[in-house]
Amino acid sequence: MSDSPDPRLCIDPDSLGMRELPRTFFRRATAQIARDLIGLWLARSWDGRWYGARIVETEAYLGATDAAAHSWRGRRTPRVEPMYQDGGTLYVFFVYGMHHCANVVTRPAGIAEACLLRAAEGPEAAPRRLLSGPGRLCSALGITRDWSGYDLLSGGDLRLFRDPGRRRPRIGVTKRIGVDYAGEAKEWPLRFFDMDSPAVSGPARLNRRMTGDQ
DNA sequence: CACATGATCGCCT
DNA sequence: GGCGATCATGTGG
Repeated sequence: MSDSPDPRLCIDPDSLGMRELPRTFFRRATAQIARDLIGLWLARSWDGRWYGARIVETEAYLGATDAAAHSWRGRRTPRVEPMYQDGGTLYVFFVYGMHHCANVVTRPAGIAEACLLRAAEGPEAAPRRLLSGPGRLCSALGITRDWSGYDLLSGGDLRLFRDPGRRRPRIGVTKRIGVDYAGEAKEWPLRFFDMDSPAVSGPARLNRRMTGDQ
């Protein structure tokens, strides 16, 4: 299916354990999930090997009431359909004629909310900016629209799992990036990032405004 | 680092 | 027909 991942993202699945998360994790409040996704790993198997990255930046999109969401006012088209699936589904869309963006769908089936994966860190060998930004993240992992609607909890070739040995990250919170058209919703504090990660995207100015907690 | 611009096409009105 | 949940590149401070 689709594109090949960057070889520098090759990982040893045994050292990470790849402990899967329960379905209930993905049916909770979307903003909480966006926060909790920081520090998790997204991994893909391709040609007999595993490739993965640690998520360091996300955004929550709150569905029908959120002018920045594709499902705003209940819009339901073939493209957006995966957002209406059960939590744990992947939603991928194509923007600006050249980039893909990957989202983890949240809440039970029928409620179209999701978390955009904005940035991740690769293993040591990977350059800092390789996965820094939603388009780059998809490009580096080889994620395209072919994956939209995929169940991340199916034990298949694309998975989300916990990092066994690492302490809880310090989380920064800001408004979302690139949604200036969304009226009041553009100011909502729904972007979450690892304050100690060098791979976070966006203007440094925004990231320095420490709204972090926990 | 900040800001501006062009590339490029699927999706919805 | 118009516009993006973006990025690379170029300019200037």
